[in-house]
Amino acid sequence: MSEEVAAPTRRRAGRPRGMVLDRELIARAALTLLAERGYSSFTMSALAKSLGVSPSALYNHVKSKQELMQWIQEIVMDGVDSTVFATLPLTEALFIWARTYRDVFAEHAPLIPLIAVLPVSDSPRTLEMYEAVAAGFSRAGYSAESTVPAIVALESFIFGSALDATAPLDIFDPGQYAGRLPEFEGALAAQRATGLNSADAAFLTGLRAIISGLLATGAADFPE
Amino acid sequence: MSEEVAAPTRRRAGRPRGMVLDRELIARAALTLLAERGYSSFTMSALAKSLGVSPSALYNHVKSKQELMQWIQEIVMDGVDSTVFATLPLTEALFIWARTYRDVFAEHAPLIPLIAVLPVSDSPRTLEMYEAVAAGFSRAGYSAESTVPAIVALESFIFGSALDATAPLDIFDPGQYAGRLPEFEGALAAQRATGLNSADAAFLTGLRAIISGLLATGAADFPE
DNA sequence: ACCTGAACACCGTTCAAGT
DNA sequence: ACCTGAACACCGTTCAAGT
Repeated sequence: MSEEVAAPTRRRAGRPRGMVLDRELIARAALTLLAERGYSSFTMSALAKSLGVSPSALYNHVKSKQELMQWIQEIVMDGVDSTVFATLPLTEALFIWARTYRDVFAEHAPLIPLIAVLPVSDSPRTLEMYEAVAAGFSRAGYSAESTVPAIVALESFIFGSALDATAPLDIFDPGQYAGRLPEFEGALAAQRATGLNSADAAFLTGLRAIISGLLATGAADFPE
Repeated sequence: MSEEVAAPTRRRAGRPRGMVLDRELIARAALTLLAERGYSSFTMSALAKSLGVSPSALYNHVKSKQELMQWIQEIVMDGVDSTVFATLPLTEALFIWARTYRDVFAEHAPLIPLIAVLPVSDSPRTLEMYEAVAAGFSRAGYSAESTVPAIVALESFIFGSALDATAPLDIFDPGQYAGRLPEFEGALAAQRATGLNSADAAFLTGLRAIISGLLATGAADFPE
């Protein structure tokens, strides 16, 4: 419930004595605000208010809202565990990496269309992650020319699954069309009977499938 | 180059003699405008202008821009080929279906975050598609309780891949970090040497992997 | 019922004025 | 250099007035 962070008395125009804002402070306030109120109400104005500052002040530190979103993406990326490739067999490492990746971006779904198109050179942490994943594939003897396609395919699945994780639980309710879709409704009932969350079941099923499919076709051998 | 569709003379306020707009006309104009100018300049104002009408006139026919986007989604969905499940073996049908699905939404990437969250009962064509795909799985003897997770997993991969297909070609250029990422840059060079488009290679690699992985684990038997 | 035109409540962003 | 406050150029949407 942090409406304002500081500034009990109103600041006059003109350069303040000490620096009021910096990149670290802005990014931190943005993440707090996002956690509390979500992306739909995340505006430059709301962010400025939470910092006790006028909206235009932000533009002394960040070029645009788009750039601010890139700062956030970079921080969020830190939640993805890519240390596992150094210690675990490739299959297990991919599972853990993919799960953290999907979970982290399910909380930040609006960043996904951005990332998918953002040059990786704008995001050092993304590059570090790629290096770790590529090393994992390499160590498992995976074909070098298939490594990038495999990583991109996994990421596509992860981003799509993160979007799917934000869907309402009753998204598949056929509503007024109930009774007219025998095959689909049968499958739906069978899935529901398992008691598993649909999005989670889909993610785990798909992740197992894509990982085993990738490793079955592209790996030279599996010393692990 | 169709700035205005009709209305050579300016219309006065008040109800016109014949109906000027309807759902069909609005949706068609929206698609034309999107094809010509893309989503970034797709505003209610621009759409109204292309119809020779004032922006507020649109609200007599559509509740919100969001609803209009749903009309468009419904039309775009028509480009997905789900007839193949009635005639081809499941594996081949899934390949064709997935490719048309991804291609169609690569052209309409901004719809993806919308669809991922839209109740299927709002989209009859999506439901018909699910029925066709579910029938394909069923006919191949696929486990009923695994069918919905399999479809959702495939869709997640398809949506992610459609987003990826909109990325710039040089998205993986390490820029100033060149030389510091030996494994990743090696993999990148190997992939580049194949001469294949990176997004397409990833999609085909991933699609093969996920389909074979799904059918290997969930199918009772394969009569095909 | 269905149009126009003015108005509303926002956005992100720019910029002169102030220290 | 770095703030405020006013202003700009948009958004989507509402609504009274008109036929």
